[in-house]
Amino acid sequence: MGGCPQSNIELDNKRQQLADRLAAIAHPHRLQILEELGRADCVCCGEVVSRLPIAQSTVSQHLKILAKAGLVEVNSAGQKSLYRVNAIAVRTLLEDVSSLQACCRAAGKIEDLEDI
Amino acid sequence: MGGCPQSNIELDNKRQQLADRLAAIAHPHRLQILEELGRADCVCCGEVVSRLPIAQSTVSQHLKILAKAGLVEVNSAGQKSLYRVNAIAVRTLLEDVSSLQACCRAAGKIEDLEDI
DNA sequence: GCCATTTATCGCTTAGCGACGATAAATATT
DNA sequence: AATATTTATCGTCGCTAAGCGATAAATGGC
Repeated sequence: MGGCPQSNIELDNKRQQLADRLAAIAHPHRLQILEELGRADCVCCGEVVSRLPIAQSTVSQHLKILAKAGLVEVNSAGQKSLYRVNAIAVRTLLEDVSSLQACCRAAGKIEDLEDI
Repeated sequence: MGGCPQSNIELDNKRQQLADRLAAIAHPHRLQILEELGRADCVCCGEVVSRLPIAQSTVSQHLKILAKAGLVEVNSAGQKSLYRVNAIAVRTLLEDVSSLQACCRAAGKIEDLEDI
């Protein structure tokens, strides 16, 4: 899956998408939020707020950013909003990042690292 | 290596560092630059400029950002500066990202993805 | 219906990114 | 020595991110 030959526009779009998802996790507080979400199954906004040193509005925005990137899913349950990690999206992101150096080149450099 | 128990400050620092490295690659042009560098062994700045649709000064800044993050190494050779991917740093980054959901929780969720 | 709780949104300020052109700095070339 | 080439840096502009407090919106409980 995910063969190499694509048009330049498609490649640009893929890079843009990947960059967007990377930007979503390129923030210490959002990384911490992902950790907190990963620790439990479902976490509501307030619980995250109680564990981070930032305001509730800020946490809500971070959660929105993560959700927009697809890395987190929301389910409203009564007053609360329950957030959970989208493990598939996270895995896909990891695969896309790791294929950065795998696609379109002889992947010899990486194997050389085994003996370090 | 890389055991879990750490102080909060250390964890904050680790998250900040990871966020910095992620921010370095969270840009479509920098992703493309990494691809171009990965395609060859050593690439000079001008070669990158000829392959990207942005100005030379901008490329130079992007390369500087990647170098500052440690993902790229520089060697000045005459007038030129030769850039190459730091494969070790890239691999470390991948490991750090993937340990996001592995550390400090029962890693059951991910394995469940096998059958999708 | 009224109040409390929880979350999302709005308005604002501050800081930093991304892009460019112009120019400095370093090295080749003739 | 003078010129060309290559890269790095500077200054500037526009824009978006990140944070906050205040407030709206939605739901639960009394």
